Amino acid sequence: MSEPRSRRALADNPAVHDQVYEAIRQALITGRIAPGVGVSLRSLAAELGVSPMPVRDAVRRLVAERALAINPANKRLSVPSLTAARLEQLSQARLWIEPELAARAAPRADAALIKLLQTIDAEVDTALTLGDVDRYMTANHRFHFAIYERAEADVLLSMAGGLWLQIGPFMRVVFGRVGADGLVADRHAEALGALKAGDAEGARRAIAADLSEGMDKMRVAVEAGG
Amino acid sequence: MSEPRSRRALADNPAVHDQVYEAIRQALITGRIAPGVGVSLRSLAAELGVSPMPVRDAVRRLVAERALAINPANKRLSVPSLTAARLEQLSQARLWIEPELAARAAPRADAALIKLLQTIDAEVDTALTLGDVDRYMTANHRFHFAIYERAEADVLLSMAGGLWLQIGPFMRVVFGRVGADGLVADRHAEALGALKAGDAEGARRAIAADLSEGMDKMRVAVEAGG
DNA sequence: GGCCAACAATTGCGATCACAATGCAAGGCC
DNA sequence: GGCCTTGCATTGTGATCGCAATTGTTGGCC
Repeated sequence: MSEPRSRRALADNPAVHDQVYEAIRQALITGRIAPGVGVSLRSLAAELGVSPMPVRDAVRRLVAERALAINPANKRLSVPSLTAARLEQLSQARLWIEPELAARAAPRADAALIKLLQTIDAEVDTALTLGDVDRYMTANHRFHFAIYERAEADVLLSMAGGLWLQIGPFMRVVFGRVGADGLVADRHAEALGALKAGDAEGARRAIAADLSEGMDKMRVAVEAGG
Repeated sequence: MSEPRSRRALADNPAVHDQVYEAIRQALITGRIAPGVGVSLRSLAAELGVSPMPVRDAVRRLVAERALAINPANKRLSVPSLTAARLEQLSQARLWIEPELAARAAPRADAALIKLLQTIDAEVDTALTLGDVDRYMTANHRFHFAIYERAEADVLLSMAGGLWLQIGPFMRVVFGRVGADGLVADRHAEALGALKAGDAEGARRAIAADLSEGMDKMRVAVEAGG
């Protein structure tokens, strides 16, 4: 990392702190970083092969998005612990924002989006049959946000992104307790049909049902001993 | 700022980047920073008398909260511009989250909170009669969040905080166009009554009405030429 | 006189260093 | 042997420096 790092155009070459952000973000979404454990700037920096500085920047963003928590006394940072109260609030927020995004996306859904979603959904199913947790979570995330991005509502979209970031660690708990089979029943097909028909309310209902079922499973998993 | 910083406990002495964050946050909430104008780290640092470093940290947080925007090409930062689409999304998000927080706070409202709210509301009225815009906005913010904090829902609370940060510049536009008289009709008394009675649904309705009237005014102001 | 190229100033990003505070563990004292 | 204290390693924070890229300006050329 003392490498001089040949300079490159800005657009196609994201800054280091953005790469670090994405790395930690992916680790959180897929639940690779367990809740409660403490992480340090320097350890993260060493692990990613960069200086502590861009890690500081990335961590600031993640703390602002509540994807990481910082102990006010120690100033030491960790992944927020999974409490029932947190999950309940995150569920409620998701259940409002994400169906709304799906409803807004419905009238804008074109053939290209449908085709993309079908591809992603096939990937989701593949990951499920293989029991590949990381792959499932990544594909599921892509499926939902491919829809949401079509809503052309950047404020709500970023809120949804923040919520997924916070819910990621919970999802890993679900898989840890009920196994990959526990999430087989999704409403992706239903959502796809509604989008294809341009049915906003149908898309809203489908996503709401999909979320609701997933969050219910998380709830019982957390109550079982989160 | 080469001052050595006399040793002090951490809790009662916030870090510099937190102070910077609060300073910029206040400037945004009260609308002292106009939308569209560009700011630089070094200029902010010089203005606040600190090094660019804590300003970077504060700006990262604000960008993550979408209170500041960063041009992907220049990487130069500015206050997000006021568009009708943005306002509409912010309105919808606020209209869901804030009444919910008020409803959750209602059963927890005690005499001390009521008294505090009465004091703040008097301050709001004073600011209104004086036509002191900054003072009104600060007091109004304190009124709402004194309620919301009682909901004991930290996830939703932080979401509400982020929304106020984004809506701040819009509020200044309202005052600029309709004058301080335009916001005289608030529903604070109604909300206070509902909280005193522990009436969750009443508090929800009062806050929803308060928000909705304010957002309507902003909408016409923005459409008039934001 | 107007346009373009080269120069200078500014800006964001990343690295490194310094420092105070905390956490941790080994060692001494009762 | 158990508890406290002392010492060292680690951590977050802030400052300063260097670099590359962009911006604003000035000078020269046609």
